[in-house]
Amino acid sequence: MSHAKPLRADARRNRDALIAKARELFAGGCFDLRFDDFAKLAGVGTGTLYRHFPTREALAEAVYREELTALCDRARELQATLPPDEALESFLRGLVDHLHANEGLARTFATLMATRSGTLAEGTLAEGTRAVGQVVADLVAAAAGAGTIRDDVGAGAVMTALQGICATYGQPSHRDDSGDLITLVLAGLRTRHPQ
Amino acid sequence: MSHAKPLRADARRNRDALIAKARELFAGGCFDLRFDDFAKLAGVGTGTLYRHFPTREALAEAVYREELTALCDRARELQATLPPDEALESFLRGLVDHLHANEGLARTFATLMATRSGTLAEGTLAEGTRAVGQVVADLVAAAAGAGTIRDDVGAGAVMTALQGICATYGQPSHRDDSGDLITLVLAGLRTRHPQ
DNA sequence: TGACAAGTGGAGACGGTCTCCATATTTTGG
DNA sequence: CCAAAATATGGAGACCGTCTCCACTTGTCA
Repeated sequence: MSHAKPLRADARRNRDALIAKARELFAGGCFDLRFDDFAKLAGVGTGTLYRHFPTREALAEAVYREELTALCDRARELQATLPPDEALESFLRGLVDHLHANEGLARTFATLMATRSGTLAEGTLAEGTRAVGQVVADLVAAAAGAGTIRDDVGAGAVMTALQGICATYGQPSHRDDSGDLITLVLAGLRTRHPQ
Repeated sequence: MSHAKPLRADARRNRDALIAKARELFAGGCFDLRFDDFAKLAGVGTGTLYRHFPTREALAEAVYREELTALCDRARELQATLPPDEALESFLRGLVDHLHANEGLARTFATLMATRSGTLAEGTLAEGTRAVGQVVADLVAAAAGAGTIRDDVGAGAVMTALQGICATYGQPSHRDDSGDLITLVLAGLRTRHPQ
């Protein structure tokens, strides 16, 4: 599952330089930069950029991979220490806060989720996103198993809500809308099936 | 509010031809067509295309304007004939079905909602989308006023959910995920505020 | 019917994306 | 330690969509 090729020393250095510079730029709000310029600014050639990251999304994924992994680890901890429905609530609220505070992450998450859809093979591109999806699915399944939330809806519904939250990032009322949607989804989940 | 300029006869003809051809192409799944080709295929020059529709989104908006208006009219009818919360439910379920059956509409809706966010002035671009937003806000307000849904969350949360539904269009489980999310949102709305 | 306004079309400028390959660097194994 | 082989580099320039510009056509109005 891990990298099959050990990667040459200079190659690894260049790759790291690209990620570091991209992270810095994203943090500064530069998302719409010319793709080639990521190379220029990192001090490498465009060829090198494209070899390591075939697309803009691949670069963004690499930048946010660790962050997403950390988020997932946090979820596992919550799952081990709280009742399942509270773990889910805590995770979702934390995630939404995190996304709200980090435009780059929100954008990347939205793009990768949308990309993942197509018929594309998607090697490890959506890895980070998929990890979050898996964690959400586990939390939902655990809570459903414990009987604290309804079991007639899939975790996909929650991911769809997250997608909406990421995709509406720019909106003036984004923070409130996001919080409200999470509130509704959680309240809905704690509801018994009707009839 | 309506078109200030009467538009010359041939201009109107060209505009209509562009919309008609674009509608046809969208219906056939051609979304990623070169923008200039919409002109070629409609039998007009690129200049004409750009004069009438400065962007791809403007063209899409024009194509789906009527459809969105019809949707809104339906909502007004529902609002007049059903209890407010049922009107909201019926409208949302109908809308989601409609979106699911119409990729072009879903894509356009997603794009326009996302576009609307920015600091852009957005003349009448997001008109159709805004109309839907208004209708949802009215339905929510009516139901909240009637006391059949909670009144501590804004209509923006519902729009965020819709955005998620549109943005995840390609997903294999899209239909189920969308339906589930609407179920959750509605169930959540019918919940009392906690504490 | 003439003159002015309104609209047209498509060649080509522009700018981002991505490829290609002669050159440079690292690794390997003798 | 030194080839030779393997691996990686970088940046010039091809490619392709987007969009502008303006000489010309079409419609309108008196």
